[in-house]
Amino acid sequence: MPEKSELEMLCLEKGLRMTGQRRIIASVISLAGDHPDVEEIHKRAVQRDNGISIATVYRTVKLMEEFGLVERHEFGDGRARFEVTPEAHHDHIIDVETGEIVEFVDPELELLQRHIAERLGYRLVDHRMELFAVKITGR
Amino acid sequence: MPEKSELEMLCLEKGLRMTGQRRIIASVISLAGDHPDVEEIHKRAVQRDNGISIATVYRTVKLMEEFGLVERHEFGDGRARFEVTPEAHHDHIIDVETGEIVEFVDPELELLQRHIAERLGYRLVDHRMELFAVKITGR
DNA sequence: CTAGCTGCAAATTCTTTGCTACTAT
DNA sequence: ATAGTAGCAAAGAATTTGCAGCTAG
Repeated sequence: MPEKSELEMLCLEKGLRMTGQRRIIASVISLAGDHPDVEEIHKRAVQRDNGISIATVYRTVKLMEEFGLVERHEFGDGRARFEVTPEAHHDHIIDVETGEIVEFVDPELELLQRHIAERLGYRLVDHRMELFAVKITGR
Repeated sequence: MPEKSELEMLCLEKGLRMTGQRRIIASVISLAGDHPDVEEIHKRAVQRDNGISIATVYRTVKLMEEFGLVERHEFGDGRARFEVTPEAHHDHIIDVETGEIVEFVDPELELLQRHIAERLGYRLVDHRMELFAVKITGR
């Protein structure tokens, strides 16, 4: 048996029942450097077990999301995209020309968001931010 | 004929053909103080002309969005919500308990976002940010 | 007049779910 | 053992679209 993926171990910690399908799906998400959608996760999973159904992928990512193990993003293209919940929160820049996604953290930004909310009488519980941008070409 | 809504005038400026249905839909969006989704816009439009189909609402908001007259938002509940494109850009705080949406502008935030993008080699073309929060009760 | 719009229903796309057989624990 | 899971196909929800008749300009 191949070694456990990071996400599989997180699932075990939460006491989730680990089926063969879930192991593969967990591994696919763990190894993904990008932010794959369900169809893409399914495509990669099927390469390792051609019997996995897309319904199982949907059920699995939903389950993992409910346990806080993966994060769901909606980048505006209509389908949900996933990544292992990062240790440190980060936001995304989407290159509108290439679709490439860059992650970043900015503590100043996080602080400012909290302040804005407080100024309006709210306590921030979550936020979502995406920057849409184009690469600056060196002239 | 009732007077023209703000959004209807914007449509005319763009040279859009103004049908009865479009006038009503424009007016509904113009007068909405909230951020109605297509179903809600349709519901309000039907009160003034019970023949308007929801397909027309979909087509109309899409058209107006393509002309930059309305803005589409996805607040994470699966359906798109609309508002007349504001003069000055603003972001949203969503009260996760009540669903209430508060608009705000923060120049400092806008600036910071541009800086973050530039720092990573990008030129910001757009952004989306929603703060999810709960009202601070006075103890 | 005629390009463009509308209503209707069928089609798409993404996601969820009922059911029966199967499997992790 | 047995509660939870997988596959399949059908159901849903939001949105789009083909078509034939209607309408703004």
